[in-house]
Amino acid sequence: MEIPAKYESSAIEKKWYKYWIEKKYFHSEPDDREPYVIVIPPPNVTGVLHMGHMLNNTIQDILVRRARMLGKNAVWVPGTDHASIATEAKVVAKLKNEGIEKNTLTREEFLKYAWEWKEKHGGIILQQLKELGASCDWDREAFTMDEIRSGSVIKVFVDLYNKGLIYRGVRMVNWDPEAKTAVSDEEVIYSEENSKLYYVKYKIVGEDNYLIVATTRPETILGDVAVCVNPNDTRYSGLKGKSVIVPMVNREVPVIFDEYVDMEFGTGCLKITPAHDINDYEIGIKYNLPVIDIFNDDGTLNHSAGLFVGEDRFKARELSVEELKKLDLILKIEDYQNKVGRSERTNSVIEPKLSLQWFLKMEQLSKPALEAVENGNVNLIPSKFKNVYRHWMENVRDWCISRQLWWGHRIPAYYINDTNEFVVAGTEKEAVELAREKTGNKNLEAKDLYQDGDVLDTWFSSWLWPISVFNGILEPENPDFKYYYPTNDLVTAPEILFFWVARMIIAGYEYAGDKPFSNVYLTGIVRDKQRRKMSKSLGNSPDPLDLIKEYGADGVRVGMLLCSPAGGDLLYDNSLPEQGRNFANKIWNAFRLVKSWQVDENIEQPEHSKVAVRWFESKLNETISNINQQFDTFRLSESLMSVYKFFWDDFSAWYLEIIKPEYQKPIDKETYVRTLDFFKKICLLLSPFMPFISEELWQFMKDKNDPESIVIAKWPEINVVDKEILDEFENCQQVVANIRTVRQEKNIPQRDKLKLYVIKHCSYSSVFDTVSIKLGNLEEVIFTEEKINPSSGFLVKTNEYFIPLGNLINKEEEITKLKEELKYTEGFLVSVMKKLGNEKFVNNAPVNVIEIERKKQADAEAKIKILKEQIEGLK
RNA sequence: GGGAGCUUAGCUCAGCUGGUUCAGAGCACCUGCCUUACAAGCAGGGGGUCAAUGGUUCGAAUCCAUUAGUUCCCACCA
Repeated sequence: MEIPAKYESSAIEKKWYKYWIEKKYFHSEPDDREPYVIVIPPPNVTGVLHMGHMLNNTIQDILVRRARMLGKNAVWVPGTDHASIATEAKVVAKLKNEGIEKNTLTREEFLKYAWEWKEKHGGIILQQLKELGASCDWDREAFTMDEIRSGSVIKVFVDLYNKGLIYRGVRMVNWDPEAKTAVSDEEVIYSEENSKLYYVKYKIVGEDNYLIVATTRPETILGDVAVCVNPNDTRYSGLKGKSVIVPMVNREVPVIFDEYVDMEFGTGCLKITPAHDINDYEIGIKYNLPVIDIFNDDGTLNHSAGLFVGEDRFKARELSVEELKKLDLILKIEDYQNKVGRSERTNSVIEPKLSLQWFLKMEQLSKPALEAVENGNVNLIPSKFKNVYRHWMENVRDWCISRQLWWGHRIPAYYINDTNEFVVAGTEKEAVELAREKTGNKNLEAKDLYQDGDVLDTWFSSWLWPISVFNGILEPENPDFKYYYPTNDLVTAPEILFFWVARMIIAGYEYAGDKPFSNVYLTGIVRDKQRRKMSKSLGNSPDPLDLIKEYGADGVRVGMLLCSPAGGDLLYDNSLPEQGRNFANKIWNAFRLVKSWQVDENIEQPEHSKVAVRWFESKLNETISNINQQFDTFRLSESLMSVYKFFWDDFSAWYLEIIKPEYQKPIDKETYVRTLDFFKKICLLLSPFMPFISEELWQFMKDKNDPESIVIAKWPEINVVDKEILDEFENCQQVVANIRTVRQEKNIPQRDKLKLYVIKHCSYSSVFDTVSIKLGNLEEVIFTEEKINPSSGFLVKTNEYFIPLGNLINKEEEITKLKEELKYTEGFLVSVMKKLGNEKFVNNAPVNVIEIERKKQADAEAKIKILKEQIEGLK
């Protein structure tokens, strides 16, 4: 069979993914085996794959593929999130493009458009995951708004309401005027922005004097109901019982006193606008002040404002400033930096706004979830997130779960005859029953009820995800749920630790009586080389699919993982997938080499191959053991690096070089068989990281006893690790490296054979001499008692090696080299002697440590003696 | 304002229980090679007061304290 010289990724990837799907290798059903479960963090249904997804899903795939190879019944459940606010925003924008305004549509009409959009664009991202090689069980795909998931959400809402944990109340919420909905605290991003601080004059009633108030939001003056100063502030002690005139609207409001006011800030006078500032609101309650809400839901001013009605809030700010200037009520304007909250979804400035919302009481619910992470039942990786988690959970606030949107799970509360009386029920029928009970009116019909117009926060469905994907809410006794829950590992970004992870743990204990997962692997954020977050708006994010096309899925996977430890940011650069692609090509070429060999059953296995096989077997086992350990501690980058170095250095640069037959000569059967076996085992180790190329090679190499696909092959077992042979081989590697250096320094071509003389001073195993002969291209290795002069010499441990080179040797150079080494060794000996001469050290240090030092001393002394002799000999 | 973390080679990071894994890896860099698997490669090489200071200890990159720089989380002072 013809094997191409370069690894062609695209065709191979398509071929094997199709094959895996046809063979249903990724599908799982409950059986006797131990389950291994990952649920995907569901991407937005209308989203497209970005670099963060790539990293995240590569990690999940690596974990699930290895678990599958370990013989576990592994399942990775895929799905998408309806992402109510993000999706609704997209649909609104799309309709607007087509000249349709949302507010001209009925709810039903809008939802029809939204579902159409979902059907058309939904799941693109899941298709893209397939290109990455994601081994999800596609038969189990779930959507947060499909029947089972919706039913689960409603059931849970009703249950929490009946438990008294959900309540409806007027609260100051974060209002997104663009999306016209409340958003949760977690969805508000604060950042420093440049603004102005306006010093505004408020006339004191009955005095010809002004009180100066500093504000960043002059437009809210229209909603002022008081001015507040600190009671300890001597500047204002004369103002007791006075009132001031609110500028522009000329409303008379009281001056009140509260220690909340910071005397240092601005003028020490704070204007109170309860409707538009959370702190003002609380002060308003405390002093029983009225609330004047001057904004409409879209951020324009309403009639309560009195002025600038219908203008946008920012326009109103400008107009207010103009007006104040005209009235000569502005003392000064300063540049000022303050923190401005913006909506995560729409980026519009959040408006604190009073509104009637639904809340979930969190304090009681979150207790077991806090406990679980504290006691290690749920393990956060890296563990530094434990602190962050604890801090949040201990200060958790009630969760505002209602959103003024249409796309989502509609709140199952039904108002009776448009009153504020309501019942909460899973279905309309039940609602009618309850309403009849509640009102005593047996004639109540469905038409007398009106369902709450709000939908639930997206996270109110995703917090159930690990349970609901197995239908564990609606049918807690079903075999899937009983078998797969709790899941094992969750892989996600630290940004959603509170949004999602914490709440899933809460829901797990409340609705499944157990944690939702054992380990949470928190990935880093993918950034560019300047450490900027990759984002569409910055245009610094490459398209993952282009990368896959260019570097191959395996190459990209390797690139993503090579330097991204858990919790550490990934500084992306094209050199990463390049390195991955180069690695794939390296593997491919090693394979081409092995595949090109002709086997001759009649030739004996050469000595160098025999020892190479012995060494490599131990090296392989040692490596597997390391990799297992790294997997167990979630050091995935390190485990990949272990495989990488093992393949590149140990296998390609050493093992294959040793056993490689001369050009166009055949190889003996024993070595060939062993080599194929090694190569197959390496493919197994590579398979979780690089599923495509490892499958391709597996198909070439497998024999009739092997599984038909590497996907279902077993992870290699560890056999003996012969420490001694590993050690001896390292000496051999040093000998070879020294020979190579001599060749390079003296310009001796590789094809010229050299003689190597050895004087043994310490343990010397000659089993690897054949290896030195082959790789160093030596004529022979000769043991001697006499130093060889003139020659180029080197030491490995305390054994002396000489390569006689006649007139190529420059005595002075050799002496200088030796003297340098002598000097270093003497210095080293001094430091060791100092330690050993220290009584306290000898008395306190453990025996083995002292022994090590004595060994160092002996070695150094021996080395010094040899070096001195060599220098003498040369003179 | 409250809290947590980080600082080791040019870059990204390991270094887990203080002592043989103790100063490491990959990439980048430098030198020499188109040597019949691979230039997407091979061989060789240089490079770090382990942020600073002090302490504990026979012994500190590692433990403690202080300082500096830096990142993140929480709270949201108009």
